[in-house]
Amino acid sequence: MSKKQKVRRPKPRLPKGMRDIEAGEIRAMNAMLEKIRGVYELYGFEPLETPAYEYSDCLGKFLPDQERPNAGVFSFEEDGGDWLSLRYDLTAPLARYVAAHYDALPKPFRRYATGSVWRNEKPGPGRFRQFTQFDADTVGAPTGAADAEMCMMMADVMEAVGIKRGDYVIRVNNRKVLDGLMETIGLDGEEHATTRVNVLRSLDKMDKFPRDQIALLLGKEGRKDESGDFTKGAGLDKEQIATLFIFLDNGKTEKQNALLEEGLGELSDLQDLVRAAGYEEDRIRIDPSVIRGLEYYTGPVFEAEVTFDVKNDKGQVVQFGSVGGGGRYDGLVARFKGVEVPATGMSIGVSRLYTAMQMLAQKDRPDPGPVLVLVMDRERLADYQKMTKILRDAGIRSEMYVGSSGMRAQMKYADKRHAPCVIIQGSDEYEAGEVTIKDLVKGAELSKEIEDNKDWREGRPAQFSVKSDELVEAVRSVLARHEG
RNA sequence: GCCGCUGUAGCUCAGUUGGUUAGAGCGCUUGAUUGUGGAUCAAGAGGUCCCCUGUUCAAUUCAGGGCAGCGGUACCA
Repeated sequence: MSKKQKVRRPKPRLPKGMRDIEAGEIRAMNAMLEKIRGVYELYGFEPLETPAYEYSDCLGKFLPDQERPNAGVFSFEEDGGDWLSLRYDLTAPLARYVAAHYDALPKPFRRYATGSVWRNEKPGPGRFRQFTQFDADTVGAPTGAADAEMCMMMADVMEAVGIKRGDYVIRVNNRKVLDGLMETIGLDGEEHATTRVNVLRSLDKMDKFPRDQIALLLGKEGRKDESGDFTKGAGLDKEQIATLFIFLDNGKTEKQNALLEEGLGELSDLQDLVRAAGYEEDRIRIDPSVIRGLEYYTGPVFEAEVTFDVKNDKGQVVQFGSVGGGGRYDGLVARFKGVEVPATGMSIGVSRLYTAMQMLAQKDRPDPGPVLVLVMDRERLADYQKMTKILRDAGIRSEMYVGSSGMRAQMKYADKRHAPCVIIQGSDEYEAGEVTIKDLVKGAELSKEIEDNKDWREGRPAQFSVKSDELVEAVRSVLARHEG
């Protein structure tokens, strides 16, 4: 075949920000999801599923806009002209659901939900365009008890998935505290709205950059990053910056402010509640530097963070940051109903939590694959199929080789599948009414000592033969060897 | 979005001072070693040298412009 006649083949590439997830991770992830679900159920939350996409106007303000049509969300237009968007979180669909069924729902309404969400933004290290969230929310509960419960449940989730006490912390703040604090340095009123946002954004980076860099962002100079890109400063003077830092360090300020007092009062009440339930400062901690999303939180906000050292590929210790968070959002359902419906909730970034767990657990050996029945004699496929069926009936995960290659390739296949053992019945065994079971795990250990190929192959290590009707028993004994 | 770096085989990368059949290691497929995972040996598959335009007799190589990937930064419901 000449090169000119070659067809142009598609490249097997993944869309930007997407990834394939393989067997080991899926199993571990499912196990983790079950544990989280268990905690939510224990607290009395009910499952709810909503679709992957919604009408764009129902999801909120992140619509395809004129300047950047695809910023933020993935959207497409229906034949009728309606715009649809893939959900970017699980809270917006909840708000739609609650508004639609408001009269019929018990109030407070408590639900949990999990699934993929999509965000059309630049992927980064450990950040993808499709990822899984696992949320729980309480709608119609204005009390601090609902917020306190969220914090406690978040702590319980961390421990349920195997992160030990002391390896995580739930940090809690209140948006009113931050807003009040800003009033004390003269940033109240509409005319300072932009500055307020910029200040919050700068403070949100406290765990990312050192203090002097934050000061640059807050002040008039601005900050230049490693690549030479420049971020404008928020424009505060030295005194204002000092006041902020003092408060963040000590939780105190000399200046009086009604909103600040209210926020601090709510935090104090929340602390009393969780302490009464036995959650001490090693688990749930008041921290005035917690910021979270700027748009919709109206009261308490909290963040779950892992506190153990996490190392990157190069072995450097990196800030892993938050694996979940939440807060009170009293305005979200109001978009549909016109009246404020108080709500509070939490969201767990499942992939990030999983990654954190992996870091903690180190890598263990791959999950064992199925037992493989080799096809030695093509004429006797039916016999091999029958053996496989017998193993399956006995509850042993197994498969017959369905490829077309020889024994060597079948062994390689078994190896790649992490098969614990293979079943061999060639003509010798068949005539003797026997089957041979080869223990691949043991064989792999022995193979480290191979010196001569001939001896190795003739010696046929780590295998034994039994009568055909003892197959199941023999396989079980091999599997039992390698359990745990 | 902004800044920087990088684009040659599935992966990691050589190489071509511009010239005819573009290479290695690893991986993959098939086979040999009487029916056995490692090792060895043999054969094989796999490339628009990121794309476009320009310069040139000739561009994977030089120039300009794109695009993509990675990293930083911004945004983050």
